[in-house]
Amino acid sequence: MLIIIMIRCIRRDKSLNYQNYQVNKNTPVPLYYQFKNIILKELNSSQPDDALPPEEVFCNMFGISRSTVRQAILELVNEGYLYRIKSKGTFVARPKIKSDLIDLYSGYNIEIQGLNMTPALKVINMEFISPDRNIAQKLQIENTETARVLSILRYQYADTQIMAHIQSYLKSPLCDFVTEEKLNTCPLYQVLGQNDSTKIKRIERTIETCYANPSEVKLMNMDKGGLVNLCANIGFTAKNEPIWYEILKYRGDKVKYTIEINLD
Amino acid sequence: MLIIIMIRCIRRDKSLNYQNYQVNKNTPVPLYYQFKNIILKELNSSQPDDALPPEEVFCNMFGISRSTVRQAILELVNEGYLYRIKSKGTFVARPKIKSDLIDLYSGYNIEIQGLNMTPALKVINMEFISPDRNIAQKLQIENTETARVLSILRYQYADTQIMAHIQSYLKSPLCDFVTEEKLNTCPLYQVLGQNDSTKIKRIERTIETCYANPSEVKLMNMDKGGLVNLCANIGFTAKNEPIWYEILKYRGDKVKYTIEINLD
DNA sequence: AAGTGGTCTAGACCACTAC
DNA sequence: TAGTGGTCTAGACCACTTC
Repeated sequence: MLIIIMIRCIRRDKSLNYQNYQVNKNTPVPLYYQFKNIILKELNSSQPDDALPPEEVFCNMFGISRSTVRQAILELVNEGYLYRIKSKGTFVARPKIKSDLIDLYSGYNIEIQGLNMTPALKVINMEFISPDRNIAQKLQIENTETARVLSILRYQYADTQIMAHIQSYLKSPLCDFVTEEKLNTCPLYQVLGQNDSTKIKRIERTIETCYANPSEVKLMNMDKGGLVNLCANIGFTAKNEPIWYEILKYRGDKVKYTIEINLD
Repeated sequence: MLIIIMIRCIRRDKSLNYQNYQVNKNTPVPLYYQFKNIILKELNSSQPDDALPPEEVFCNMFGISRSTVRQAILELVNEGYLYRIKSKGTFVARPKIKSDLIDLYSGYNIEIQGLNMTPALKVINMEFISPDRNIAQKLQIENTETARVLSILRYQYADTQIMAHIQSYLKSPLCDFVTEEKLNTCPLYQVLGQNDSTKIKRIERTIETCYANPSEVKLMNMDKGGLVNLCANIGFTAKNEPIWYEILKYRGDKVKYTIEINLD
């Protein structure tokens, strides 16, 4: 008596789902980019380790070439959405853990304890200054005498309490377009991202722990001898040119933060 | 009287340098990879913002196709060695600042103050345990009752002084091949990198500052009420599966560390 | 008008995996 | 043996920059 049950037939063929989409060859939007977004949408209804259709199937399905398919898929692999095993296939990666308050670019990606507090960032002072030796070294400025940097002091609040003290230095005249008005509407990294030549591509960050000094204790309304986490960021452009140096001091007792590190 | 000096002729044509190299089409080493290494070598004798020869010149020079040239160059752009401007060309980026003691993978990438001390990492204890709720959550373990994790306690020394206290948890049985012997010869990330399925692709890191508790004060021989930096790492594979959870406590008074963050 | 990088096609051969 | 991703070729058209 034949009782083999065709379990494989019950499994949904994932490749069918993609037939609800198509690419438009008459827009300026690149084909690989359209196709990439199609995969991203479909990932929402996928499970980790689900197999994607092989490259050739995608080629036929959308009428695009294998290179175009590969460009989209390889970018998604780089971004952690998919993984590939040679001779086996392309598979869905587990979703990333996302922390709510992470903001890798901004330099003030702190997680404020207690969910009911409203974070706010306020510009306290902005002025052009001559860089001291430390700033000049960090920003790789050679002509210290004539060079100027834009100095920005900001406070990070949670409700009315000051949680952090942020001192930034931006290379001038490259970053002169940064104004207080712009900083009040969007984060510094976004303002810098408005120009290709000032877009931040990489950050080097140093972290140290120290005791707060008396003025910081007073400013942040902390207990005497309170902890301060000192975080120094240097932001680099695509040219690997440092244009942004930032020193962040935040209350060690109330603040922690999360970083995502991608390895190659 | 004609006194225009042809300054442009004095500039060395960089493309000539590349003619000292060639690729070998009869090795199993991919052409794009050979070509990439040729560029990397040539970068040593280049200045930031120097222009590279255009893609087509490379094609003719090495007898390889444009896609192969592009694959090499685009990887170098991703790695921060080059930058490209559309319609203008490919240029040398400024060299990255490299800190000596950075070790992104290892989780104990600390910079020990005072250069004359010898760092050492020692395994104190290794055993299989049942994960508690926190560990299970971090490693996305569902079946808490039957699951096991490999618990590893290590101390980081500078000379004879303990600088950090490192507690790691590895998913079992995937990571059972990690032995004390292997940990004594190379860093944990390298041991995990020996298998494709346990290779770490991404790390999520949380940093907090706190006071040392009495046993830590004693262990690390610190002043009472000493600062401890608490650093929690979760390591993910290409599948985005968390397999490595590590809690690092290090002396806030003696240790700082540096992180490199790449943005997309 | 010439040069450059961005996108895209239609093929090809290979090594490795699974059956 | 068939299927898969990895590598590679030889073209093509485009938008944008520079002259």
